[in-house]
Amino acid sequence: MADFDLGAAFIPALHKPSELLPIAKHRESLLYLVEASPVTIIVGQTGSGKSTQIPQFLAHAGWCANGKIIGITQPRRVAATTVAIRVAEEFGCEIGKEVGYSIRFEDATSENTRIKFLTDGLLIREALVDPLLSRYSVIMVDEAHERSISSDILLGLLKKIRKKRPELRIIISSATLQAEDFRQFFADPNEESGDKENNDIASIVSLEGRTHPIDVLYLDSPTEDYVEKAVSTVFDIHTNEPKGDILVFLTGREEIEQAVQAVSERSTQLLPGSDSILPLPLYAGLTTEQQMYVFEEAPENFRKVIFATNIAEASVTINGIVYVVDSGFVKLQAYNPQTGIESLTVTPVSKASAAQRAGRAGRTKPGKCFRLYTEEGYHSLPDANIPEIQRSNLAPFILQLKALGVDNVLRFDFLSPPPAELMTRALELLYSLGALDDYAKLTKPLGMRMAELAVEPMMAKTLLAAPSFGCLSEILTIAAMTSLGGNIWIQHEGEKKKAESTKRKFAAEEGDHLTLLNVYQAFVTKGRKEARFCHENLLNFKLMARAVSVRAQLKRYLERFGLNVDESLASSSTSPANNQAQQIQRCLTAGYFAHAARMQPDGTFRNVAGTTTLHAHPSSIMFNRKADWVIFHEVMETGSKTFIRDITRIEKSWLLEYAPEFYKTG
DNA sequence: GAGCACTGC
Repeated sequence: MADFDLGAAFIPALHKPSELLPIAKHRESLLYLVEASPVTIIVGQTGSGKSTQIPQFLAHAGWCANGKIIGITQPRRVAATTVAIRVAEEFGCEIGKEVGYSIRFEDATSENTRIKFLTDGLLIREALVDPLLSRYSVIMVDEAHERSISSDILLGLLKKIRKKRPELRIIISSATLQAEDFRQFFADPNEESGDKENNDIASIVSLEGRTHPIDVLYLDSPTEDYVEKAVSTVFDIHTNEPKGDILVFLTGREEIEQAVQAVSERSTQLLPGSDSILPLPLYAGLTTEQQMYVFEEAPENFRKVIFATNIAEASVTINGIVYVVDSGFVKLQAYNPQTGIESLTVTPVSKASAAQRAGRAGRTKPGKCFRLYTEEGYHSLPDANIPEIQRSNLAPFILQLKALGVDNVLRFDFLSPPPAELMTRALELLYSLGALDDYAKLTKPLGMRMAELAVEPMMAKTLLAAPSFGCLSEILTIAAMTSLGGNIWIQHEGEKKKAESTKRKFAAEEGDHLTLLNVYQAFVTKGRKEARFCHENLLNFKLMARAVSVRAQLKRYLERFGLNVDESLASSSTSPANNQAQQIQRCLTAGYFAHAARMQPDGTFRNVAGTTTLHAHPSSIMFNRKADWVIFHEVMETGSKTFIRDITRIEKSWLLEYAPEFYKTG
């Protein structure tokens, strides 16, 4: 590398990844291993073909005899569908025939389906109906190294199921060298007394990938400002390195917009006649249309530079990347069991993440990865991230385990046991909602139904309480809208005023929940569920369409429980009468009493215990309005402030009315 | 005055 004008320069890594080979030659040995050992752990890089080839090997080797199915779980919906479509092509069938997939809202399987791709969360759901997963002869848990809560819980369940179904074959696929942890988990010598047979339960096999070599370079001294360093590194690559697009990993929207702007401004200083730079942002908050630009080829004489969050680490693959710039940081979610507050903080990446990021450079030809930290810094990184199950609110998962018949969740065999406080907090919340009884047993029908509903426990409770408040149809809509996990409003540069006035059209005096109800009602009536309505009202069409699906699914559940959903009121009016609004507010209190707060004279909120200062999130209707007592959907700490989102006014007396146990004094 | 990424028959 030539001159570096900002102090720190890059030096080559001491170790280089080795050259890699394809999977086909391992076919026989793989089949032998699966036949011989109940659990097979496959270590293979991206491009090794494990997800697409292994299911086909197994199908051709007779693992689908007697109507049995090979199931392959993926942590993400897109992966489940795209891999299934690829395998169907190679297998020579239409998707949904012998090869199919199943994800929430979309079932592309049939009686003939023998190879089935599905999300790991969905397979856990299947266990509610078929506890031994008896339709499957083989279950392959793909991307297990990502350690999502669902795949961790699934592995615990599979370990249990295996004891009752010794013929079941389990394959765990992992891209990094965490294989030994998985092997030990299944071998567990304490489990079955004495016999040394346990060592033969799980075998490890390593596959070579078909990725190209990647040169890894480190800074010779640490940088104070990785955003600035990322920008200068981009220009350095641009002026010194051959053609090829650049992928830069930063932590969030703010940094990304800052970097994109800095590149645009500085690229005017490039020598006349030389190639220019096309900077593009990529993060989950962008609409699908805005995200599509990163997949398009750059115009002639332009080098494409993508500034991305972690979305580009595993979820999104962009072709043509030759250079990766890794800031070394990521925003990670954590959960404080003492306060029940989630936080989102910038954290150093793990070695596993750093390897995954670097690997994004070598997909089409040999590449280079510029790490914005020293080689010493790299060695001080943790091997892997803390598993999600050890830093999340566990209430929804405890509920699921209970429904699956795991009564003693404290003794459930977790791959990584969550801290005791997380378990206690979850159990306490479920008890206060009435999902668990005094003996921590799932209540019937309330707790069982809450477990079956695909929304978080507090909203599940709200839904099941709604018939007694006469507002089930409205709460259904509110449940769907609040569980979307994203902002329904689209942000446009310099259109703040327009955005505010558009939002005001739907605003409800009572707060955000009724505002969301108004938005949905307008979308399905006046807007006829069309994209045009969303465009005119600065709404995210993808999310609104999703709300329609979620609502329909929740409605089907409730009808199965024998609860009648009367839609007559909902469709006749976009602004419910006062009395109806109050019923909705009361009903929300019955589910969200644990999320209550009171506004202080200075406009901030305090929780009931008086221990935490909360701020209305700027996206809330209550951001600059006066209120007294409120309940909120969500609380999250970012930077130095703790924000509450989706806020609705309530009366203090309702808290005592609907949660006397929780709020009893002395 | 602002949130990483996923997900549930």
